[in-house]
Amino acid sequence: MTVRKRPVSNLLGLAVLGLLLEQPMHPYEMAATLREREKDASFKVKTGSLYDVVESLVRAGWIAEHSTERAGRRPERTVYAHTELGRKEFMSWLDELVRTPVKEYPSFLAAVSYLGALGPERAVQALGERIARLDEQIDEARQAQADVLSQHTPRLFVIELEYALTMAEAERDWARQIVGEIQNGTLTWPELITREGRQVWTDHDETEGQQA
Amino acid sequence: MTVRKRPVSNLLGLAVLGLLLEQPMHPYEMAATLREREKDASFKVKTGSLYDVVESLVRAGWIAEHSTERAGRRPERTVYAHTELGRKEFMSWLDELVRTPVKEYPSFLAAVSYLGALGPERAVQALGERIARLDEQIDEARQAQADVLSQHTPRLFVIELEYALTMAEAERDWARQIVGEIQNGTLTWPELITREGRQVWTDHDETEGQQA
DNA sequence: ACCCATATATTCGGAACCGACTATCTGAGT
DNA sequence: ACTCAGATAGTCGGTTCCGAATATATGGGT
Repeated sequence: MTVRKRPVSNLLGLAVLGLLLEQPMHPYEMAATLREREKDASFKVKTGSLYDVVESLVRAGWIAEHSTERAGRRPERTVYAHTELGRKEFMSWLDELVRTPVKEYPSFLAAVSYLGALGPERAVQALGERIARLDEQIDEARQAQADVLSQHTPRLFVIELEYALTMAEAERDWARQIVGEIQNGTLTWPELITREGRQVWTDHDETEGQQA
Repeated sequence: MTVRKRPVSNLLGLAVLGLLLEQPMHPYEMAATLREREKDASFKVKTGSLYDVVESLVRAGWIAEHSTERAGRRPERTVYAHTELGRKEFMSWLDELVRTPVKEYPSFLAAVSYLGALGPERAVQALGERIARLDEQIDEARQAQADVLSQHTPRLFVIELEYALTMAEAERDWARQIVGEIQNGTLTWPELITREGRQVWTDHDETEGQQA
């Protein structure tokens, strides 16, 4: 069973398919609808990409041109609809995305990988600011969530907001913990010494070890 | 104070700078070193991108050609070193990455945004499998971490593994909670009805509301 | 009447990204 | 001696991605 690569990798394609499953639409309306529903927090909605993605979905036969209309002398609009294949592929794509964890490379992971280079004081400073900003964003997100729910939107339709909140809180809590550990000396900076023209780090309880 | 856009957006550039701060290197050695140190879990190390990134760092004046050597008849190697500007920019880039949360678009967030489309049974199935896979990956990561630490590597140098572990656990726990809520009826699927040719969802305690 | 900010709707060129390829060298195993 | 997998080192071309530009319509304010 070769897992034939998906013809569209951009996740925006999933959103497009999801929308067309409800009703035919032209690209601009897709973008507008995604923004209305706050799905632009989950999908990177860039007009440039949107038209490219729609084109490749057409090439793949997952969606098809439904009609073209023109209102006044504005640019012509092409309305698309999903195909039967598209409906099936949407389900299987979605299923796979939920089932299979994918290795991703968030920028904070990269940054933390070099946290040592900042030195303890500057690391505490920077992490402190991140924590403050995350706190703000968490408050705002909670507010936005409450607003949506108060308008009778079923919780299931905004469940991703709960996920995003949970993850933001986890990150904030981790950062707080690290700040604590730096301050109380649980997480220490190895002494930097230079030997033979290259940098080598010593651990205080180290006798002869060294890292490449 | 205009925040002049950084000339290199690829985070691999941060890793390159970090390595060159230690000693001059040629690109292939950078990739090898990053893999040895398990930093390829934090940075997407693709040879193609690596050479592009190095080139743009040179254009930006953050690194510079140091020398070129040739061993036998193998392709010539170009060794690079950081510049003084590069050292400063590395620090400020790193500082900013730690300080400032960036909106990112992980694929699971996208998937969860359409969780409703799977229906309750299939959602539980798929989430269940994700949980199992995350459990495996968490075990492996913990093992890898223990291995590195047992070799006298200072904890600070692999602190990103702790971050990654924390986040993976948070995701797994959230998924577990959602599975629980679906199963005990706390998280429900609104009934789907069709009106006027488009799909409309009704909430069971809803009297006249409807969602666009 | 007129202005212009915002909404409507899409196109395009250049940058970024990366899979696949080239080519040589080394060393373990037979 | 010979082979072949894996390491060494880098190039190249085709997508993919997206910022910026284009062009028209609408509506609120003076």
